[in-house]
Amino acid sequence: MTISEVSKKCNVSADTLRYYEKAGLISFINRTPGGVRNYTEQDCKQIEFIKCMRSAGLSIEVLRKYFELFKRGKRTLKTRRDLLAKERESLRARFIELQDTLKRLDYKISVYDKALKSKDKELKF
Amino acid sequence: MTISEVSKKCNVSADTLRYYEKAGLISFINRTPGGVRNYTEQDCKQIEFIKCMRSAGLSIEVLRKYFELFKRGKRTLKTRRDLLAKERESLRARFIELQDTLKRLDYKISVYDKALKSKDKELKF
DNA sequence: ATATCAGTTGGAGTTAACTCCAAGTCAAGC
DNA sequence: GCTTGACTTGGAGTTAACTCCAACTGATAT
Repeated sequence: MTISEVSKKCNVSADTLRYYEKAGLISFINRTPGGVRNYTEQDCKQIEFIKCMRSAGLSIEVLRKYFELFKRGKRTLKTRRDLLAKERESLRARFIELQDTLKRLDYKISVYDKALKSKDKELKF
Repeated sequence: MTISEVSKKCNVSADTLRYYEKAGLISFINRTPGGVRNYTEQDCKQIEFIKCMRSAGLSIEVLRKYFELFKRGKRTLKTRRDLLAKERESLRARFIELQDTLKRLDYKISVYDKALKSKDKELKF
């Protein structure tokens, strides 16, 4: 697959794909004799993984470290596991926080709805 | 309250408080005759609200618009309600997404745990 | 009166994560 | 052989949200 095909398929811009490669999130992408990137299905799966983790808030730096450990082979299995577990914990925290904020927003909107029914009300903020 | 007191109380740096003011997220902070900001309890509540919304991912720009509508008075009640409702929807979407990512991480970590038990296993990424 | 300290301002600097650009290369179609 | 279009690179530019800084001021303690 060319970079533009992967870009469409994964919904990630070609620039971002090249950026991820430079940043160490993807390595060893095959090239055609002419030097053009030739992505495999496996590469796509990895890109989807990166995309998913990025959208959840994992930083480029954390992902870079993860894939760097990968390159060092099997003996880093435990370290990688622990890295993921640590990220999971902070995601969990953000999840709870988001849940609370959603509740707060729900409440605030209900207050607005009340104010809108009974004319002449205003809120503090 | 002085800016440093509010900073401690709300766990927001003084620079950030001044930045929020410049950005239009807080207005009409009282000043002492000498020109020093003097925050009220009400100001703190608003700052807590901003902090909460910011940490959930609402942009400065959205909050700026919200408080700008506020300054225009009661007739913007409906607009403000709708603005909040719209933000709520995108938070909900991010919430679901985060939930899925958490599941995916849980699964991946379980795969790691299996690989760690049975020696000699390696993953694709 | 002077030193200290917390506060003030406008504006510059930082960081993460892209995003864009110019100049060049390569393969395919005419 | 030439044009076209997709690809390549290194590096510059952008954006959001702070964060820091220098130069100044006003209140308080000695």
